Amino acid sequence: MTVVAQQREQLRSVIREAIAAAQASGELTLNDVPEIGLEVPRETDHGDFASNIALVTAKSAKKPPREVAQIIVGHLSEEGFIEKVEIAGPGFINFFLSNEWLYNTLRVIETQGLQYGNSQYGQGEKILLEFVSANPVGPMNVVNARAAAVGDTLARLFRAVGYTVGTEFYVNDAGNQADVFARSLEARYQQLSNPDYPFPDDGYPGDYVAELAAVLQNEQPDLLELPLEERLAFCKRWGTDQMVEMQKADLKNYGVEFDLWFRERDLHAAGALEDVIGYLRERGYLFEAEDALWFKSTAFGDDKDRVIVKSDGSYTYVTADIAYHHDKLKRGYTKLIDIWGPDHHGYIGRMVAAIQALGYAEDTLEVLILQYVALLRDGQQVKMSKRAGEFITMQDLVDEVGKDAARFFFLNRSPESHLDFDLDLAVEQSSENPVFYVQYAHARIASILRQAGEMGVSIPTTGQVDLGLLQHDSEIALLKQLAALPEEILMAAVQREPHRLTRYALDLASLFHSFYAHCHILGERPELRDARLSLVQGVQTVLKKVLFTLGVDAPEQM
RNA sequence: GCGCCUGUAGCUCAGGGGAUAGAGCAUCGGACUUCUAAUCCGAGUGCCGCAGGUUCGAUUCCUGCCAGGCGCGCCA
Repeated sequence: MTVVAQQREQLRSVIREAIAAAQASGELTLNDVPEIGLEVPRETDHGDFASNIALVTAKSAKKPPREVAQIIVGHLSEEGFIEKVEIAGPGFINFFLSNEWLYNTLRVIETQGLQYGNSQYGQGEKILLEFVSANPVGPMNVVNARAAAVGDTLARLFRAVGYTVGTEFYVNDAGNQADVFARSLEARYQQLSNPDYPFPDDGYPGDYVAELAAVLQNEQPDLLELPLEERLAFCKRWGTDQMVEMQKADLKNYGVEFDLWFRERDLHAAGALEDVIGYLRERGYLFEAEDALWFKSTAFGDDKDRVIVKSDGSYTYVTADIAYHHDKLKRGYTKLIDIWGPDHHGYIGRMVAAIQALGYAEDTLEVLILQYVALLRDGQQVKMSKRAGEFITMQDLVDEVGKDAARFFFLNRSPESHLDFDLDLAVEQSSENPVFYVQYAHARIASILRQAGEMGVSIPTTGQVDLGLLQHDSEIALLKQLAALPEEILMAAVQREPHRLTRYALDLASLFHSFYAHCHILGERPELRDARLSLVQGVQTVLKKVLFTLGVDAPEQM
């Protein structure tokens, strides 16, 4: 249990006893006592913890909230850890506690290190997180970059709260787009020896296809001797493999590594589509109409039924995707989370239907939809056009602003919000740039610890110092923020809201910079100096932990 | 037409059934013989899109409307 949770439980039982005593004395008559809410107020004036119990129970007590609060407070037992109790506003009971629990936070951080903030909340559940899954026919875009940042940090959050997590990138290397890509590549190859060779109307125009063709010619100079069909098959396999390797490298450079790159073609090769069709047929969810085979997804709330096998005998995209999700479930995952772009939201209904048709609960599949990203330069939206070749790829973005800024900016917004990405701000090396602001806090602490070493001051453990010397407002505020980390991590994971963490990091950095301006460390008398060194070390550990979870570097100096 | 997302300070965005709605930027004014001034301190700013409803209490929940973005294929 976390320090905050422990403190909350302790207070809760004191309140519960007070209510019981008040009831016994006849001053309070409640039909039932609800769960006692205790929040950590934003305003320090409102104490360490505040309860709205009097507001909630006022109705059943048939008394005004403030009067209920007065009665409860009157029956609170004397406790050493409670310094002051106030009734405020419409009837809140505010508790001011002694600082001991805050000092204890520092001891816990020291013991747990980078494990601090972790929990066992998700134990027993296996989550499969699928994200990015960009087609292996071209470079990744900025929405892919957003998905990569959000997915990767969610995976780190899930692991932190005890889930078993697998991350996967689904490679659509068997569909129409892969065929178009193969024809494009083949045409570029032909053009190397015959510049007039026609390029397909629907082909991919990017230069990368021609560059790839040159590599291919080097590796396979005799390719044109193969019959057309074999040649295209080779281009498809080899070309998509090349693209996957590029995507892998780009993502690694971005701090994202997947547990598994799942190939659609492997599903086809293993007969998984036929298998899942057979399975759905047995269960009575398929029917034939208009020369095609349909999945009766409307039986599970989808808008319309979906074609599974087209009239020409080929499969649709959804067929392979159903087989893929079936495969995930057969591998023992209890929860599937997919992160998709905004253009796929209409796809949710059919996939959720498919999951149910396969015999799983509706909420087994959860789909997170990201919204679009607009890039701003000089305050103007950067216009992108694939056709005109004006297109900023994920790699362009990372080259321009760096991995840390890119990830932090994407994670700094709630995932379902449209995002304006300010390219000028992202490269700015000042406090205006939030990622620098946070990293600087970490580097500043590293610098203090380095200088302490140079001065011959050894870094103390919490057991060697008098933490009670930490009394300054800025020190108390820092300690409270450190104590809040475990609940922040849990909430960010449970609500799938990684932006809570960037916010937390910014707040912590801000509190540290303020502390730094108000409190000196190395020049102080040894007792105070050591207590502050302990504090600063705790802050550094937590900053490192949060930055790691965001996938952002924690520099020792800047 | 139906569906999803968004609408909060000049700008970019948090928040969320309750206490005086927050942060950064921008604007203005201060602080460096002192551990990194890549920092800190102080000041002003709000029909929380509009209209109803539920509630002791709504910016938050519900309904309708308005505005912006996106989606509704035997494409992926």
